[in-house]
Amino acid sequence: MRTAESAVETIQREMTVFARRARASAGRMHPELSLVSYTLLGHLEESGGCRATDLAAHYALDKSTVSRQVAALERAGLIERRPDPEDQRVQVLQLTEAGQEILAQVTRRRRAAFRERLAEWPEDDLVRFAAYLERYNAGAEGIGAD
Amino acid sequence: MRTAESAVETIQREMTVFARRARASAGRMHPELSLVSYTLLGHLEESGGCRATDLAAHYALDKSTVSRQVAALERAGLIERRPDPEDQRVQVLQLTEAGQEILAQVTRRRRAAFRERLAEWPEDDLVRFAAYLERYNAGAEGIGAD
DNA sequence: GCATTCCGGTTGCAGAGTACAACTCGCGAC
DNA sequence: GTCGCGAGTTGTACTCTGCAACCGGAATGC
Repeated sequence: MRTAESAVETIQREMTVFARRARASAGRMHPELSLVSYTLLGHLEESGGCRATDLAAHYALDKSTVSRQVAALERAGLIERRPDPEDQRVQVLQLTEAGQEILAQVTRRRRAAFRERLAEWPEDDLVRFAAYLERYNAGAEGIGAD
Repeated sequence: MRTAESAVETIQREMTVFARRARASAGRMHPELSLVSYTLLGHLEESGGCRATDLAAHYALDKSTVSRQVAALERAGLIERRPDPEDQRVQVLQLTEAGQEILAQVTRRRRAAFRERLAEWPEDDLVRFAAYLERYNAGAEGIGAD
């Protein structure tokens, strides 16, 4: 299985390169929203509001980290915390209008960048690549990426 | 081009998921070698020795960052710098014995994790997936990952 | 041959992201 | 009520990172 071996090597290496680059360049492309903030906002939108603890669990982050991120996002007016009537310890986090707007805007820009980068690719390859990535990430659920 | 459109969407989303996860779990899997160090060592092995500037270019890092990482790796005895006889400004970086060993060891562990994750994949798919990733990252050379 | 500019690398500085530990406050079980 | 647990905050420390200023060698101009 020589070929499969080296393909696994390559996948591993290239995924890592990508991850490193993503981190390095995230701040440059959307100065107003780091990769972390972006994904947190994204999760809030997707979930329609959740607790800080949920975010921490979902992204395998320490709760203190989330706490600070959330504080920053609130300071920036992108999210708001509202007390949970059922449990006074809990803060339900939700996107503000501004948060939704910024998120949509960054999403648009990211999408444009991706599309441009993939412009030359034949459709068949795009479809297959997308399928591979989905499959890969589905297998990685909760394991961590490297 | 409906299909290509949505494939691009998927690629974007899945790559982001991956990047986020990589970040979250980076430090946890190989305590003795950070993700950064690991990738730098990997590149040194693969290239058979190169300059700090090459590393910076390949990973879209600032040269100062690489400089510090390299210093740390040298302090740890994992790499050595030797002057380039052709150009006295240049330091050719190379793995030491110890560096090769550590790298091999970490690679084994990572590979086991990856292989497990990719175990069900037919060889053809592995090879194609690897090729797509390489192609994607090649196109991103210096642009940034998102 | 000298000056200017370019390039590889280092260092000082600042900022983001992160974890861990210690803490507060509210909830629930006993 | 008391005790333990869970949500969240804060203090501290560390790593990774970029930018800017710098040094010294190389290349190019004249």
